[in-house]
Amino acid sequence: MSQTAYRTHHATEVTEALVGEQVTLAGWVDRRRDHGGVAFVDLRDSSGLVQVVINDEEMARPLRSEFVVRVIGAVRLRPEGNENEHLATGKVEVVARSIEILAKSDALPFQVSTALENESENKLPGEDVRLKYRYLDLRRPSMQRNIKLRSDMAKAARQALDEMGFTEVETPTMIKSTPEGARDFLVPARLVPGSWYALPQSPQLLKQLLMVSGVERYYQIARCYRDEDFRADRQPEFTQLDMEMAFVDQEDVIAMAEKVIAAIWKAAGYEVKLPIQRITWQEAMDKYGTDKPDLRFGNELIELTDYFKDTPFRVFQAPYVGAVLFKGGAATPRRQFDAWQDWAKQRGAKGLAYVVFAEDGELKGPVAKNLSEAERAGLKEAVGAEDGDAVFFAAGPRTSSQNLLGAVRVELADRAGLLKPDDFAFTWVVDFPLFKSTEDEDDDDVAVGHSKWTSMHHPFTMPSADWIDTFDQDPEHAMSDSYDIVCNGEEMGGGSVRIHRDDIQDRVLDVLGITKEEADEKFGFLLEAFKYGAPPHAGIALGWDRTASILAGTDTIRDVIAFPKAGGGRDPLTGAPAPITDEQRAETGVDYDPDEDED
RNA sequence: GGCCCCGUAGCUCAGUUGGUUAGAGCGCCGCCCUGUCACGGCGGAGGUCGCCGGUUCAAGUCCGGUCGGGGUCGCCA
Repeated sequence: MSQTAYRTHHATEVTEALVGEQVTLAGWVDRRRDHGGVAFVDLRDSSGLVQVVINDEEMARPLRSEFVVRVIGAVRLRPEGNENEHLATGKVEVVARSIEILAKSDALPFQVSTALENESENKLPGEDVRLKYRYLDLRRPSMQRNIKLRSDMAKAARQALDEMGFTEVETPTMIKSTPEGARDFLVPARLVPGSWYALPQSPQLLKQLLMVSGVERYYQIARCYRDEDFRADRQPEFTQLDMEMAFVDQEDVIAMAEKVIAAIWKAAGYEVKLPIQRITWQEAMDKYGTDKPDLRFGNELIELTDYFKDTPFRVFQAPYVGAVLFKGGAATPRRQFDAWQDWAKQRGAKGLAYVVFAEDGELKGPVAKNLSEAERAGLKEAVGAEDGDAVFFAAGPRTSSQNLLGAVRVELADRAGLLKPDDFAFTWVVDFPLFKSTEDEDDDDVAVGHSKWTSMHHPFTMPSADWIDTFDQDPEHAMSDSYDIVCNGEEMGGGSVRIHRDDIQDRVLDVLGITKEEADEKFGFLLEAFKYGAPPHAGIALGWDRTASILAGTDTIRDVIAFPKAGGGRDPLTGAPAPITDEQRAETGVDYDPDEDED
């Protein structure tokens, strides 16, 4: 299978079974160790490494790192005592009879060698250098593994979906702007000057059309685009495993998605216990301060709003007071607690109150003296602390305070080394609100429509059965049939039951303050399709890059993308985005002004 | 747009209260070396200390500005 015009075997196919035989290998010089008289070359190809022995000094001398070579030689066992147990092919070696240099390499901008990869003291170059020379960065085994993992994931998902009767359908990436909240990337339409295509933020509307089409079970590994500001875990273009089913409810989709997830994890050698546990959105917020809780550890938030309802401490006279236990935190130096203040401020909080339960049983810390006698006396029990612990508090608006405590909880666990990347804690988050208010706590928000309500998920999300008749009378409390799949504190994906009845869709749009005209203008084609027999349908999408990143245990999604963008959407490798010529600009029609035309 | 951090050799970084000719490891080049596997030894090249201005007898170091990079919040499934 490995045999091509250039080789008979891959490096790691050189095993003891081949001893005595001649092989031809092709690959890169990973490292050369020249002893003058005898020299060793680690030959690397996509399979791994094998050692080549060169007894001819003239043959060895010209070889340099990352030269591409073809080696013809005989396989033999290494002399006794010279085996390398760290190498899969460490018991054998290839004695070179001839070495042909197929391509030379300039001195490298950074070292690629496999041998250096596991050495912690050898730090990787910065992102920009890695991305500029991505083709070199990708030669490193860890990156090769990530790329291969991604391929294996796709294969496993496709197989699982195929077995469940899904059809893979490609949808266009030049479409009409979709109403999903984020900014669109736009493409000028040369043939219709002044008009633009949008790149899809997701295939959402198109897959719903496929349900109307009778495809019934659709999936796609879909490229999506969002023109928003950068983060380590965000790319302007990214991939989703997008799935949609007709004649199903939430339970059907969850059961299906669990099979897909289990298949993906199995491809990497992990077993996912099904069914995956569930938590309601409200419970997630109350216990973990986030809608994407990390359940690899406990240490839930403790609500103390009632406990402090008569407090003399002004800071705690707030709509919400909560706490997170800092086990063994009493020994933390004052300077460290000050650093926590800065940490909290950097997250936009005013500060982070704390109290220390000293080993001698005394209550210490700047906040302690502000509390009443009774509050001090019962606090240890109220937060479940012991002497030697500390506790962090947040007080203020409910959501932002819980968010802060949730972040504290994760930060504490991280510093305690509790966040192991190969320990996977999945959970479904269910029972999301249908709407969220744009006026809560933050008045900067601008609603998409002309009301204070905006969709928690998107405007096509079905209200839950209990709320079908009443959601528009009480938008604040209305619930939806939507669900997120969360792993290790990261949102892997999410979905919902969609609205397939135009009367319900009209009422939802009404709550959002989107007029009939606006709706028709933006996605009238979908609303029209729903008039011709739309089946009940529901779906889910997995963030494919993030899923790969979680499974591979990488720090950023960039490490599981072959050619990711750097900050600001730049591509240091190709130089995109780049200016265009005047001719190109004229052709695109971007400067077309309809008013001017009428003169 | 706000806040925080960082710009010194090809790469990763050190550089003390401002003080002689700016350093280390790896890489690179040359020579030596017959069993290494991050081989070893000797020698060498390589720097606009991001940029501009200021303070000073003297600036990589202090001050002001600016550009670039990273993170985060806003934003964003």
